[in-house]
Amino acid sequence: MDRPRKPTLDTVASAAGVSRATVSNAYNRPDQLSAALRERILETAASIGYAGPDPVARSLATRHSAAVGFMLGQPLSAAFSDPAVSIVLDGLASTVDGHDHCLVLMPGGTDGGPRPSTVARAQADVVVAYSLPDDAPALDVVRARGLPLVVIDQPVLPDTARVEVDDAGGARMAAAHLWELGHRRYGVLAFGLRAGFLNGRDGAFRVTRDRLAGYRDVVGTAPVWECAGSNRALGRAGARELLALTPRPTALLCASDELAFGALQAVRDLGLRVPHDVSVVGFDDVPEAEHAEPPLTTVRQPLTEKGRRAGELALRLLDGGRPGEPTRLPVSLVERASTALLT
Amino acid sequence: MDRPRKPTLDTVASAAGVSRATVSNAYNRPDQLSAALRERILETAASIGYAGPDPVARSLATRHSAAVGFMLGQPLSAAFSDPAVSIVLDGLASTVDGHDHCLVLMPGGTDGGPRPSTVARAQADVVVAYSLPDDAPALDVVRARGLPLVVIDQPVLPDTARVEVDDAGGARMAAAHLWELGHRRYGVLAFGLRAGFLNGRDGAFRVTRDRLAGYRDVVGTAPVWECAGSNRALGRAGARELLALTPRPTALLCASDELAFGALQAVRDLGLRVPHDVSVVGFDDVPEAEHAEPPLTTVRQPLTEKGRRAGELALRLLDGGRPGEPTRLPVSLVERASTALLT
DNA sequence: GAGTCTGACTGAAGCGCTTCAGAACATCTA
DNA sequence: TAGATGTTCTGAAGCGCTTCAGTCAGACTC
Repeated sequence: MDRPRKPTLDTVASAAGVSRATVSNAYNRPDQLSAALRERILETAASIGYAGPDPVARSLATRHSAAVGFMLGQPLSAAFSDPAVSIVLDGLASTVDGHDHCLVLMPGGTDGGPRPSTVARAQADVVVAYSLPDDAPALDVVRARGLPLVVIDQPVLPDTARVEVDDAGGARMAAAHLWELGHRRYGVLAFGLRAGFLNGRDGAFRVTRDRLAGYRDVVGTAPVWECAGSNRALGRAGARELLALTPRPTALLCASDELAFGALQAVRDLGLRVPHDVSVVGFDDVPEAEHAEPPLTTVRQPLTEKGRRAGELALRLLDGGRPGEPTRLPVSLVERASTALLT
Repeated sequence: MDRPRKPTLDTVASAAGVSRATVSNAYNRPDQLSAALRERILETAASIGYAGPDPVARSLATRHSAAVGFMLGQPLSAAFSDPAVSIVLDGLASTVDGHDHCLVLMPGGTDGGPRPSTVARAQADVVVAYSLPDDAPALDVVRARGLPLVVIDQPVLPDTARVEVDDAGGARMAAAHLWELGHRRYGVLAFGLRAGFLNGRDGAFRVTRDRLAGYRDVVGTAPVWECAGSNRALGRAGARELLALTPRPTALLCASDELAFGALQAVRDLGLRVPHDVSVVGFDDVPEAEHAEPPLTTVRQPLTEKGRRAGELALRLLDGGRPGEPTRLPVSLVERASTALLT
């Protein structure tokens, strides 16, 4: 079934008896030709089944593609299953939405970010990176390609727009809250690339490092379990490790709500109660936090706003704007029922 | 700051003293040149900051772009907030993931599907469409462009791969379950493009039509409220309308779990109890259904599998495969605590 | 009526890459 | 040693489009 070649600008041009440039103008610069001719060209195009200028060829000629790339430090599926990610993406999508731009998601390995080969082939003219490990090769490829870059929750990179929240400050709030409630024995649940106790070792994610630092500022040293990602199952397993320590922590500081949800489950698994036996604090304040059992005390960060700002920055860079100062969004502590006075 | 022009294949070729074709081969067909030369070329490229063949130019020359497009009948943000959508997308992403393909999301207006202009510019060489209205202009554009198409939950289209579930059958199960419990007065909550009672009018979505037909097969005619989308808030508002009818329905058939969650809330709003006063059945069996208050009786459909199959079909079409027979996935009724015998 | 504008359209040079049909040369084969 | 066979590399023709510098005819000015 080798169908006849698809029509191109040339086909239309000769069918309509005009030059190729004129057909191009009919689509892109209506003011460059008479309305009547334009009309005729469009009709001719329709009649021979021409669907308009090919986007790839157009991109090559104009050197931009009206697409915003998105890279994630976790497998792409996290974009849809982890609320903290999907809410950010939601904000990003709604910004990009109004401008005929597509959102190009680059699948990523589990080892921190999309494969370089994927990034090298992705057709986008600005890239938003969310929570990649600091040394993600994907970032190098983006910069090598000379694409403008917006990073969310990541360390400073020259010539790059940035959106972030006060992770350390938020973490301090969480820890201070527990401290005031009388807790002195803590367990910390962080997320990174591999599972295990974090003994002095540093996390791969800037976010994690900052939050840990914030916790430490208040509670001093405490055992830290690093999960190989941020979801309930991993949080549950990690919390078990922490709760198995002697003496058992009376409070769990979790670097994300997803981890905290897992921790709530782990506490229940042991036949203990939250907050009576163990207090749990999360980070993010995803919508579920309010409806958790019990409702989760957590650090709120404006997730939608984060995505939205990133989108705005991306659009600005697309128009040749400069990165400008980093955008820093506020955090706040939301006290709910998962924390209580140490009895 | 007009930086020096970015290096191209040509730049590398002359810097390395070889032909452009050879540089291209160094990247794409290592077997076409000696290892030593290839090595030298790659080094030269690195030294002058060449990041590899430009994806757009490559796509133009090869006429494919290794990208899978995705169109949604709702605003893009629904992809991240509606679990029934995100789970499907998750399945799709994980399939596409292994192949260096990107996922191109096309933002869509609220009026059913991406704008034609967006679709016309999107760079993808196969498109997956999920739950678009039957007459979505976006579909026409895809076909006009001659792109292979995979549809999920949509009516038959010639030359198109299709994934679907037995919506009517599932709806019949849901209705039969309530019927057996003794219910005779029903309210139906459907989703479509606008809000209001559906008097004879047909829904815009095939899925909705089939589910409604399934309900009717069992319960005969019943008042149907169409919500302008599928989320809790709309479900809550719609359920209020249905519960305001006299005589009040004793059972609510909801065309999605999200609507059902809203319905649960609406029942509570009236000071009534589920299932004591009103039974509620959903459709989808998203993970939250199990943890709803009370746990939701619903029709389970394999959402992840749906996305995965769509992904496989897309990849097959990409390789020039034929659409083949539609893939039909099974549904089943999951009985939980939101339905009870009529007292 | 010569000169100047203006609007409508076109020719041709790219955009950066792939790929195919060779060319050039070295290596086997009989 | 002539011919066959490989291997390695190149020239040139596209891929489908945009865009800039013109061309050309007609309208306007003085």
